[in-house]
Amino acid sequence: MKNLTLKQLRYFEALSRHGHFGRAAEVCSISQPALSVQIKELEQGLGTPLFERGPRHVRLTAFGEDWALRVREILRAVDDLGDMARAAQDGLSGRLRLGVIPTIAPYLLPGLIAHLDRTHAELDLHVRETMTPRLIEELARGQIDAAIVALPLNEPGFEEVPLFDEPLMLVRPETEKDRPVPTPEGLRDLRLLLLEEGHCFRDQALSFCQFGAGATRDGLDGTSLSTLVQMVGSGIGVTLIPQMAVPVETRSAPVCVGQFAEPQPRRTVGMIWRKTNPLRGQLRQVADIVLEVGRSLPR
Amino acid sequence: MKNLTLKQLRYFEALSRHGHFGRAAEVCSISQPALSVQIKELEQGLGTPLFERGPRHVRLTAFGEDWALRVREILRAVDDLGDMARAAQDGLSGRLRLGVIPTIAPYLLPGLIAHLDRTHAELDLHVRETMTPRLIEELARGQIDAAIVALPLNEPGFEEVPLFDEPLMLVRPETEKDRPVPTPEGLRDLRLLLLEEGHCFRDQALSFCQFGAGATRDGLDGTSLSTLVQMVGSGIGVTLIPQMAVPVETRSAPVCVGQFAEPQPRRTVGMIWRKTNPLRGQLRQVADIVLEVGRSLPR
DNA sequence: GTTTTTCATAACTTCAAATTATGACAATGA
DNA sequence: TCATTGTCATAATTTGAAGTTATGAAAAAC
Repeated sequence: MKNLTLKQLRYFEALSRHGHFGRAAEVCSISQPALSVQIKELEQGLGTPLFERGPRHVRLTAFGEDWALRVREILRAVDDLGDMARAAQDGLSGRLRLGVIPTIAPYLLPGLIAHLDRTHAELDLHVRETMTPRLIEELARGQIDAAIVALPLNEPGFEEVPLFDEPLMLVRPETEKDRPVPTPEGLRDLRLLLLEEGHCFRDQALSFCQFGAGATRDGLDGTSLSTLVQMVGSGIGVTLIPQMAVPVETRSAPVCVGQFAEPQPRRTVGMIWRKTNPLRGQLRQVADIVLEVGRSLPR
Repeated sequence: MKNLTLKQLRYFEALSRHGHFGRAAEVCSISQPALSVQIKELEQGLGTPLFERGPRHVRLTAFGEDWALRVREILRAVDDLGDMARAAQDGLSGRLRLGVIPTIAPYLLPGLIAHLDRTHAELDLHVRETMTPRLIEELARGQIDAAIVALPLNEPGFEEVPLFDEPLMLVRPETEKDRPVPTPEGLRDLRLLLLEEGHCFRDQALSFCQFGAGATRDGLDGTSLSTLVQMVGSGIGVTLIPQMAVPVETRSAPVCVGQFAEPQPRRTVGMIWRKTNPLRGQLRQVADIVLEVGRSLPR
């Protein structure tokens, strides 16, 4: 196994994830035969098959699975090597791939992008908006450099930097403006509209209302905070949104916003990245900027 | 930094260690210009110099130093990939590079090699004999797979397996056969012959005699246990040798062997390897065999 | 000032790794 | 059942990266 190449490892990794020679080859920007040959040479060099070619699927062998784990680590480390050069010439520049969860992105990003444009024009910011578990996965894989999420997560291997926290606000139809803000228990008797499964914000809201695992909830699920607020506006129920969403979301619907009594529900917004990411110096700078932007959001 | 290759990393590593293009190229089995070009491309790809070319030396830049640390880790991990295939088809086979310290090698190896030849002819055993610190270094670098040394070492990242322990014996001129074996304190008044600096066995012997750091010792240093025993035989002084060395070393010199009173000085012989070495399954098997061979040594 | 050491550059060569074209084989569907 | 489709392997050819030898340039050593 003297003439192993990084290309082969990259091809292997692609094939292991796609389970299909054609598609993996496309991802690698090479032809399918080229991939076939390289995989074959890899297997010959090792003396063991890595894939099990079925008529309708290509799957990793048991050994291949073990191998893939190490290969992914290596590829990540190699990609980090490239980033180190940028990290060395510190100052924010180059490509930076940032993931943001959907309940933060629309409110924080406009300010963040404007700020970065003004102060760090050299920075080539790529933003990816998706939910927390996906972001964690992409961070681990090195597909993004950092993510802005709700903390804490306690993922091993990741550095978490809490930035600021903010209360969750109650959104009711405007007609209920003068009625008192209910307690968490009182909330349970209202029709509570929440984001669909998978959003961490949904879980934060649920935990405030202390819905147990088994408790049924008479509510509807929306795909975005914006949708939820519109639904509230049409009198279907009530919902919770984070404070940063208030100015944007409550402008265009007949709703009113209420603050809960202490202890208020809150969420902590922060950044995470892989502990070993060589860009961590840069990322700390970005975190400072995110904090600044977060603090200056309209209340 | 998309077209980084493993070859480049290997060349980089070689150059970083030799500090000389010509010699590094030779180690890599390529011509000097080939190495020059690859290093240049590496530096161009990164946009940062990795080496500082002085008129009489090639040294890593500060950034290069950081880089080298990661590169070495990567290369080690890559080399491990190859070993995994062998590890998978368990059973002892293929190349196994074993380091042994000089105060164990001559006594244990004949039996070990004979045993392995008999029971595992498939195994291609390479033995390297040198002192502990060097072995540790080579283990870390992946140049050897395991080492037989005196424990404990407590090196982070290494797995230590104690195998057996044995007493250290006193070797005196034959003429002193009937005199009582001295105590550790009594030893200090004799001319004690020891191995030269660097041998861990020297330190074990010294610690038994409780020579402090500052204490001067009226002794001579030898380069091997064999030399020491010959010197004892010619009446120059006394020495300590491990029990396993007794049959071999005391045969050809007019010396006598004495056992100390309890608490006897002892040393523990064991094996170590990198915790992440994929061959650890195989190495455990080898350890069992070493134990067996060790136990069956003539007393 | 000549020689030596050492790295860089240039011109040419070689071989690994692409490409395109095609084959084999099983599953799918009329 | 037999053509059709999807999918991976093989073959022939081309391309280009990485190697070689030859040589240059610059500083150090004698």
